[in-house]
Amino acid sequence: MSKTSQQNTTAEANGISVIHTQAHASGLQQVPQLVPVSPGGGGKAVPPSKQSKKNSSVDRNSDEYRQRRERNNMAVKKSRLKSKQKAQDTLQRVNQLKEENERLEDKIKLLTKELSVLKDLFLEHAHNLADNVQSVSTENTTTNPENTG
Amino acid sequence: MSKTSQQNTTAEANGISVIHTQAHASGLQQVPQLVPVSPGGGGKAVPPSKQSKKNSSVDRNSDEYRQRRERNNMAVKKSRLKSKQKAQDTLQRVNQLKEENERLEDKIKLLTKELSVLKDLFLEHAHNLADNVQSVSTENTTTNPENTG
DNA sequence: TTGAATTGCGCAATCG
DNA sequence: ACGATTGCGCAATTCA
Repeated sequence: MSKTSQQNTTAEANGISVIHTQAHASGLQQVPQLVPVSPGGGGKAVPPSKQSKKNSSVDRNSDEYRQRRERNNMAVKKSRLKSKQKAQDTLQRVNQLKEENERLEDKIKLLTKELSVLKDLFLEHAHNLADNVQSVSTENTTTNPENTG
Repeated sequence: MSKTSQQNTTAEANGISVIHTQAHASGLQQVPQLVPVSPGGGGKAVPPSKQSKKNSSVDRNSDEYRQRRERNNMAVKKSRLKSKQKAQDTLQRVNQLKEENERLEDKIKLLTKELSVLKDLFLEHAHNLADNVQSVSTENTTTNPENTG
């Protein structure tokens, strides 16, 4: 149950902010400065807004950039929280279903037993019934007033 | 797991938020030199543990570093794959349990109906039985409303 | 102590 | 343009 840290990335309320500047030098292609935002050469992927040459990529110093990033970070957090919650719910659902199934199986067991008893009784009395019915149909006296062995 | 992992370090006490300003590969060139891990501008900002005999920097050029990173990246991938798999299995389990649940309910319905039928039969024949028994017992008993004779 | 496994997090691409 | 997802890498921490 990880207890997430209560990082408040609000750029205002807090006073100091330790900036962890890490250069990500991943195994990607080497780009001197600018980064093509729209790969695949979509040709017209850039809206007719701005296409500053020095801004054909993402300006990390831009205020807007930082804002965008922060928003996204929040969205990511939210999404992951949601995802986690869902997973947890699913696990809970499993337990719930397991319990219910157990309950149902018990009920089945009970019903089966009941049925068995009733059937036995039925068979048992079937003899008597047969006898009785036969006697009655022949207008004869019965032969076993009481016999429940 | 589920250990209240908390990175409450010195900074947090004052409400400082640590912002990882990563310069992703997609934007920067490879860092040619040492990059301080936590250059809060001062150098001694947030020591996660304690003790930093070495410089508070990590040599990203080091072969060992890269190897370490790569290994960890693989481990992360593996772990996440596993996690995903597990989640998927859990979902599958839910469906499986739901199916079984339905099956059990059907069975219960069936058994209940069977039981009902049997009980009805029993009641029905109970009258005959009662009649027969009654007739027979009249030879010995005297509990008759209007058959005193 | 070491290495793998987890976990939290940020970035960027992509989706809706 | 914008939030939601998702793949991926980094670093800290936990496990074994």
